[in-house]
Amino acid sequence: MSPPPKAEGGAYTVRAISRAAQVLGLIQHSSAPMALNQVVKLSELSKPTVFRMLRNLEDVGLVERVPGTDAYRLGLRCVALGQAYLEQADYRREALPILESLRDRYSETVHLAVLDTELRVVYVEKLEGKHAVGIMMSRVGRSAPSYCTGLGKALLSSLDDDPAARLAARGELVRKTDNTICDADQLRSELAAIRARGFSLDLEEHETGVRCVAANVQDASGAVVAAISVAGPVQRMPHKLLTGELAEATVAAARGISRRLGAVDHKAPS
Amino acid sequence: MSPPPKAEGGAYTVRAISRAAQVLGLIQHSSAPMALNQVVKLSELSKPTVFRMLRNLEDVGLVERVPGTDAYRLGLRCVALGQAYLEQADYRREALPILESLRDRYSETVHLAVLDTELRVVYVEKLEGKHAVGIMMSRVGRSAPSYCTGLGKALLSSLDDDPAARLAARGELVRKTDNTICDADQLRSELAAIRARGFSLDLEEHETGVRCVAANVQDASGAVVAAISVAGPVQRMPHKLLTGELAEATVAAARGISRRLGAVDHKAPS
DNA sequence: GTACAGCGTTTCATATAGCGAGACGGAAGG
DNA sequence: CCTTCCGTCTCGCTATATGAAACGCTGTAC
Repeated sequence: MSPPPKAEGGAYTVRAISRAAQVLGLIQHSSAPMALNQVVKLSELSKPTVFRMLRNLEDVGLVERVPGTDAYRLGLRCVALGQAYLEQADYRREALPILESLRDRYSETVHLAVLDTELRVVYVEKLEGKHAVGIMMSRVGRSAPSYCTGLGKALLSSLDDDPAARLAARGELVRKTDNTICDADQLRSELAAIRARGFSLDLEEHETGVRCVAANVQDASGAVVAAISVAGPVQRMPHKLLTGELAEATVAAARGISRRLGAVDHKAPS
Repeated sequence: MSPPPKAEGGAYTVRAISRAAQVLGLIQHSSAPMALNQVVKLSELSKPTVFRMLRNLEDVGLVERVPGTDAYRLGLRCVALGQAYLEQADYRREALPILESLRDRYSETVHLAVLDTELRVVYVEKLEGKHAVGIMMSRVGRSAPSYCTGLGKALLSSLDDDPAARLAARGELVRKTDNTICDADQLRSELAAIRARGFSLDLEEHETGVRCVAANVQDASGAVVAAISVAGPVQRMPHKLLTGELAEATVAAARGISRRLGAVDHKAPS
């Protein structure tokens, strides 16, 4: 009879899991460890509930209490899970050698990324330009907006539904630089252009001074599973190079990875 | 009347969370994506339960279905969580510059690691030496046994309860190389020696051909929160260097990190 | 072509597991 | 000293997650 409990999100619901995930998110996005009460307030759950939940999450290693205090932060298990994901990702495994040779050829930073459910770009691999800094999750795992990055626009261009509209509706087309595309129609035609030419450009649309080329990677079923990019400072990235040799190399690399994943080379759309 | 539901693990229990974590673990440790039924069998839960759980985990991004199939694997959110942990870890942030200079000085591989609840070493940072040697299989997020690694023994030596006994009781003192310490008593005295001299050695006890020195990092409260190590191939790691200059440099670096974390320099034990 | 086996999905009645109001004790602060 | 704020614990209720069983689908065997 009382307030119809808001039918939350997905079709199948195991309340405890949704709630736990919500709390995990709170802790994940907090810059400092959180006390019980903070979590309680932000989550709008009852104190005993959160208490039990955090203790359980602690038991399974997803959170830990910073010793001495009652503050909670993410647990070690998160790192293990992240690493496990990266090791299991077939597209990443197949991409690595090709990305390396791409990086070595141009000495610029190379990225591998996918799209998450929120239409954000998540970096899955990053090979730094100059020095072989290592294959750690240095910036890997971070996300960036899709509409203003080369990787993001490439990935968006592979979607069937109208992602420009969705982003616009959510008010996410925020200006980042002078060149950012902040208009849904403009973005839509940009995506069409990308589909037509087979690669995507970022002309200082996200960060001033940074340009990049990106291209999509497909799996055996022809679905786009990831994108790769080569990025560098604008001085070393003249239009001619970017849209010429570099674009070709990037597209070729992407195609090479796709082939490794079992994609047939045909360019045939569905 | 039926089986007295085994009072699982921790004191506080939110069954759904424990179960979800268990299932996550299954998927995490599986080399290939798992079908529903596989998870059902391995988890000994009922089919509908696992079904709903996986769908929920999918909703929150911890798990994803590989497109086209009904197979589940870890989700992108795992990477984000792992990265968030690494960014939040103060000890890692403070350690990085010092680790870098250590790596640059000796051109050997440098590690930062912590102990998990199972008494295993989890690598949190790894800076490759000059020649990215393929021999060492360490990786950020990966874990290794503690009793036969430099980092592990250093961390174990900081524990109050008798970790040697616990490991022995669990039958984990497995021989890895000719030099592995597989005996509880021997391990116990090794740990005592480490405590006495302030650093730990790994003389090809984990991987043949690899030696290392490690030292502990303390926080403001004096508790050991992590350990660092310098590792390299046996040819470049003669005893004299290892126990001399390199040990000193490692201890100094560890102490430097501790100081950054607010530790007072006193060597005073509690 | 029909029967079968295995899978993911759905239903539904049930008991139980998770819930939250509130009480408790200890610590910090005025 | 009294007050406040926090983490922890109790307990009775009911909404919740649960699993047996049924369903429909797909691929395989016969």
